[in-house]
Amino acid sequence: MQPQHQSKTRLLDAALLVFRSRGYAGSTVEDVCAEADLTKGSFFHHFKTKEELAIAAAQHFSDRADALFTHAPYIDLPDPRDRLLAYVDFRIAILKGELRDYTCLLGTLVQETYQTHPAIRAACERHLTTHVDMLARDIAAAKARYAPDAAWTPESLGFHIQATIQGAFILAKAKNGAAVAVQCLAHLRRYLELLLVR
Amino acid sequence: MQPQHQSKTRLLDAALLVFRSRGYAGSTVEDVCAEADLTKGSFFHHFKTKEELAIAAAQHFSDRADALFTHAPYIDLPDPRDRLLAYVDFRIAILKGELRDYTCLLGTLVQETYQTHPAIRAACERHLTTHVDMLARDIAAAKARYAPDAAWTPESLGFHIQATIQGAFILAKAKNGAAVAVQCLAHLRRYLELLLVR
DNA sequence: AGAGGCATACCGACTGGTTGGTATTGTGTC
DNA sequence: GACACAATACCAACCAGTCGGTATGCCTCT
Repeated sequence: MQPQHQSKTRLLDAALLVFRSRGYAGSTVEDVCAEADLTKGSFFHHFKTKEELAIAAAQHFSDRADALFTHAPYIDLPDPRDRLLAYVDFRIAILKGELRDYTCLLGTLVQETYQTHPAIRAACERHLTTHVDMLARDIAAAKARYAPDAAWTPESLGFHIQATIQGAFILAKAKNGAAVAVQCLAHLRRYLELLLVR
Repeated sequence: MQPQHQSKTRLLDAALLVFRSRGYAGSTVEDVCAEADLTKGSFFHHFKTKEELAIAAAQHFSDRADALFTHAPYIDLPDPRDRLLAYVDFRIAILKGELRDYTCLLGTLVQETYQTHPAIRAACERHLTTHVDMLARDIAAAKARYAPDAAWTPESLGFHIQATIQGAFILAKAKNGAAVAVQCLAHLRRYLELLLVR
């Protein structure tokens, strides 16, 4: 990536927070500008439309997540099963602070725009699938070792993990706290342990 | 509940569809009126504000869901474990037609309004929790019979089930089809089978 | 070095369409 | 005629996007 201007990055970071707090339609361009300490003039210099911002923000979020998970401490574990369980532990561990700091932009965006903004939907689908593909590699390796004959596919389990995480965020929003999400991911971890028996 | 006017019910039914298609902020009052074949004059006769509509729609949705699940065929099954598995099967079976016909209004609403509309958030939390409580009764009975010493609580498993369903809806929206949701719920069913061993 | 020219970045007032909500006026029913 | 319901017209606020303008840096030609 060529070094993009600091202001553009500030706008994207602001968009992550604002969209995750108020949703897409509920956020105004000026909300994002205020969060980034810039003006609308500057905003429309960098982005043609609000929709373009959302698509760029999805990419930005995905890049950040990639960096986070590919540099997480557990990637060095030799056993793919251990890596998978550590991934869930890691996802539990980062459920700290405000909801807008740890919830998923992609889930938030796609939920409310899947029907009205096909381009945003497609971007979210792409990034979510990329993340699941990453998971599915470890899952496939773990399955080969611990449950080679099981009926389920690695990809389907990857999506299941992703679904549980997304749903945990919704419940956390409903209950205004991460506790319920922690419980859900604990169940998810238990499922993985039961599927991949040592 | 006293017999409410037909037009009010039409508006509520319309709100279910419109909010699930376009979200809360993305829907206009006139969208709902058009779907219900009424005008704004009539709308504001029945509801003071758009927010009040959303809260009433959450109640309406919850009532419908209650009716659906308390009259589902499987409630007669004697074994609570069977009832629980049949519940998941039933949830899989109703993933037909358009997304706006089977996704959950509560998850959609709370996702984008938890920060900006506390009253809507609270309504969604209440109805979601009620549904989980209903599940938790069967879970508790099944746990007592098949896994009395397990570490998890019935309530936490109820929320986990709910989370997986909500997340499956998000993925279905991202992929524009129910297939991925079916796979997710199949994993959920497998987890329940593994937890409650006959 | 310095003048001139040009592109990028940024600002903030403005516009035109939209939208939640109101006021007013029917209309059917008891 | 009182009341509930519904339709139309309307208003004020809001918001995405525009536009004219300024500041700053960079390149080129002398």
